[in-house]
Amino acid sequence: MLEPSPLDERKQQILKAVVSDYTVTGMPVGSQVLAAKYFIALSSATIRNELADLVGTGYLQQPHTSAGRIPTDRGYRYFVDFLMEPEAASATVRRTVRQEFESAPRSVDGILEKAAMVLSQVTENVSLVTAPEVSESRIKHIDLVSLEPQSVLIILVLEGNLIKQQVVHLERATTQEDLSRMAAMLNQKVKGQTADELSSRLDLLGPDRAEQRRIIERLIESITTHQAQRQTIVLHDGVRNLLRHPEFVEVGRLEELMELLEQGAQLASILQQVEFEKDVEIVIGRENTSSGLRECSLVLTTYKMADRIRGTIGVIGPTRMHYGQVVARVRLVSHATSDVLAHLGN
Amino acid sequence: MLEPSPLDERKQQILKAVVSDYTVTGMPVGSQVLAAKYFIALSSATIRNELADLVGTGYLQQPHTSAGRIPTDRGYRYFVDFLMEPEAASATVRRTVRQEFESAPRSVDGILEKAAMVLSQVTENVSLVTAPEVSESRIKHIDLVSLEPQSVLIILVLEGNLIKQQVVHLERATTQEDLSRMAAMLNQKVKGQTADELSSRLDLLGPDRAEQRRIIERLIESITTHQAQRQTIVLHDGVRNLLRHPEFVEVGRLEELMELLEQGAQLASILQQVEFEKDVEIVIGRENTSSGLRECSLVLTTYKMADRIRGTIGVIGPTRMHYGQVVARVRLVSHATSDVLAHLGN
DNA sequence: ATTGGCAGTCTCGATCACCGAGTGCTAACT
DNA sequence: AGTTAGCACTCGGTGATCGAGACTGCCAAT
Repeated sequence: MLEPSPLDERKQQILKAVVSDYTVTGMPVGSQVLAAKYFIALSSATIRNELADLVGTGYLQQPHTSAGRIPTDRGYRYFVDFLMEPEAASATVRRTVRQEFESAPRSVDGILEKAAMVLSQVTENVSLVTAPEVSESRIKHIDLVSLEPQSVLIILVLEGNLIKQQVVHLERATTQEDLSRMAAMLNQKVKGQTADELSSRLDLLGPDRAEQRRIIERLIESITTHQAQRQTIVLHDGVRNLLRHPEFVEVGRLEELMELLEQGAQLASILQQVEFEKDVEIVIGRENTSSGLRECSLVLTTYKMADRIRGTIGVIGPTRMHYGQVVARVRLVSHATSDVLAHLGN
Repeated sequence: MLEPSPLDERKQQILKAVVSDYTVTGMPVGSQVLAAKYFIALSSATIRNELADLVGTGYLQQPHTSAGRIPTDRGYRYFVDFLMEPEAASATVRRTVRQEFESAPRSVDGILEKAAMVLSQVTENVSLVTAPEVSESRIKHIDLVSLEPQSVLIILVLEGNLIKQQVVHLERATTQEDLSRMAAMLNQKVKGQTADELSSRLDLLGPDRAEQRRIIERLIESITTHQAQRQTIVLHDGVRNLLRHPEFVEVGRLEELMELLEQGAQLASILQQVEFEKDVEIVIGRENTSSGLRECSLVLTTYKMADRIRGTIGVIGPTRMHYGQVVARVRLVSHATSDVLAHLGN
């Protein structure tokens, strides 16, 4: 493979034509179809020469000697970086998305589930949605419920009606009355702070009753560590769509992918690396670190819940996907999700 | 197909041998292997005669003329009803289950997720777990959080640390202080009741302040209707296991199944029909009402959370499964789940 | 630089023959 | 009557062969 020499105009057009045609038909593209459908002014022989060059520079490949050309990962990369034309989501799709979100439950979880559902539907791929990063989310309300004498259920209501719960065991028995008092106090002190800020504000609590203070320290410590080590949950939907793609007729490919989807941890770390500033991020084929994604592409972006609180949303599909359309629809659903979340109450 | 004439002892043994061998090898079973492996005293010709009878009565079928026999749905049914021998879960499996549950989070959702995970793992099939029916669950704690002036978040803590949340919109603005007072009152009055009982106890609230009472009515109404229409959530895990079974090499079969799993509603109605009294319920192939399950079997049972509160747990796999083993393991995980839930605090 | 022509390569599908597994049937045997 | 050996027959699976078709790469002409 030679160095990534810059492509002249005609090579770019040919690469673009190959990618476009291949994503639609799924068949390797030959010089004759290219000449007939896209380059009537040129002969197939000329195109053959150009194709040979594109193979030499690593943008295209041939499945076998007497077949047409298909894009390599590098070809797709060049396509999405330089050749892909912006596409707007169709009115039909926009209507679908709007209608689906209208029927969504008024809770963060419900909305995210709906987002995963509708995104997989309109892109015909597997959708991925991470819950928003809560460590930076402001606390609206704390509630303490006594389960057993030494066992307390902590309920945190965060921005956007996000509810986090956890059980903590205390060294000594505490009544519901005590807990309610502590909750009331905590609510006054910590309201509007992020979980991260909690620990640093501990001293603001005042040194009144040492015992109570120790319990509160214990609770806050539990909250912060819990938030920190909490693994990101990745919702997904639409595996059924993937089964319709011809690249998955052999189930071997699917097996690795399903493992990735069902265990989630590895996916979570990938999705967390999506940068908030970027618009839409595309990872193609072997650019993925996971071997299960060797022949898949990711199209990812972020949605916004409150000012600094974001999550990742996107799709995973075969490298041979209609990138322009998928990008447009991922963006559409991301914006719609942000909108709905914004109106959820703060 | 003739009527289901009762099978004599030898026919039963042959049917049993066919099912056993077929579930292991996946290959149609011929008269010669049967004679060699299971019936050394008999000649293959004799077995051929018996096999022909079993085909005639509908317990076996031949994929084609010169192939061995495989069980029909009826054959499997007879097997699980009369021939299947009780199998105990191996020590290894029991240890796996125990260890997995030890690392489970101390919340109902977490435990159920873990149950789904471990069940799919030990049965190598897709696991199904429904959340427990909450309509009969007792309320331990009610919390009201003001989101916006006219918007209230209701948090219900039910038996077993089960947390239900919902947003209600009120006709007039209400402060957090008012809500806290109402919550305190509600907690005194409704503690220990089921959501169903709530509406009938409304009159116990006393006629003190009409306005406040109206709000409370509104809240309770919202709680009860919400609980009633809430669709059962069905967790599943282990689709990756299914891909390893040879019956799913052609993805067409899988597609219908995935649709069923991902939409959930139809599955929920199936799972809700599992009777609590029964031990383990098995539904084989076309006995299923869903066309997507034509070639699958369900092995289902219930787990217990509190006295009357139960959920369904089980697996879905190809009709050709090792029923004895799967039944044992479903039962094992069900009991383990019940145990862990019982120790969760009440 | 482009093009027409042409020989060469490779896949895919159809056809065919063959092997082997397994059956059903009949006649003999206990 | 039930059981068995023997045998002819059926049928799916495998592998080989062959031709058609699709493209290519290369070369010589434009």
